Amino acid sequence: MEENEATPEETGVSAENDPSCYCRLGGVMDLLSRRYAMQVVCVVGAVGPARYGEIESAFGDVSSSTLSTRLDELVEAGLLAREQYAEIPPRVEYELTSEGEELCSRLDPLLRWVREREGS
Amino acid sequence: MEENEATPEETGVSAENDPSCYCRLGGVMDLLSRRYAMQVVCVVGAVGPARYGEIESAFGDVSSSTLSTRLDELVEAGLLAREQYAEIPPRVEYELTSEGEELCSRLDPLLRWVREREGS
DNA sequence: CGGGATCCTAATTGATACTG
DNA sequence: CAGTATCAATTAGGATCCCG
Repeated sequence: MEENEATPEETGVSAENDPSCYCRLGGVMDLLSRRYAMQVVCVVGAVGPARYGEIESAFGDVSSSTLSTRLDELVEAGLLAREQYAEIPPRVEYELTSEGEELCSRLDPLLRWVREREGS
Repeated sequence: MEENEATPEETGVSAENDPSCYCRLGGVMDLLSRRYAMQVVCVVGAVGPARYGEIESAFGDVSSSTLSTRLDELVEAGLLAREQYAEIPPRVEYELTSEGEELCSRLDPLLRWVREREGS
């Protein structure tokens, strides 16, 4: 009880006295910590319904196996929706689910900041 | 010209026609994609000047080598500042640099959303 | 207390080739 | 086009020990 326990209302947005709430984050953080994952979400968010080839070419260099894995994971996590059209040639489109959009709206400021900071 | 090419001003914040700007992001994204990296930034942001032990205990399970590596990387990237006091016992404090605070302000909504989504 | 050094294993990524 | 399968290599993460 010797701590400075200001009420949550007083500490405001940037300081809670339970920092561990940021740490024990499981599945989604692990997913987002994989290569290209955050970028894929934002690219699909920016393009709208995006075909595999579009996504691939947005990243100059990514192996198809890696990108394919990432897309599968995001679909399975309920963040992307995959629609396959029975056409010749085959067409597949990915788009954000509503949860994916929620995520994207939080990722977007981050990626933009990173981009400006890196200069490219 | 058959595309619906609204002007960038009209498409607004969520859709640019250059999605590749999200993809070719280098160093910092690689750093943030490592385990606990984003969480560390937010924990330090939440705690303020944070000692190694505080950070460590916020994550129930993390090996000291991993956390130590992550802290070093964040310091080297200019996102955290490390201050070492020549006392006995030794004391070290980490805090966000101004760039780190910028980052934290963008990470915070993300982590909070993840936390609510996961339920814990 | 706050790590660094070392070693080792698990996990992730990429290259390549091939398919519906 | 939109991937999958397989394999190899890298890398990251964790355990352990120890030091200032």
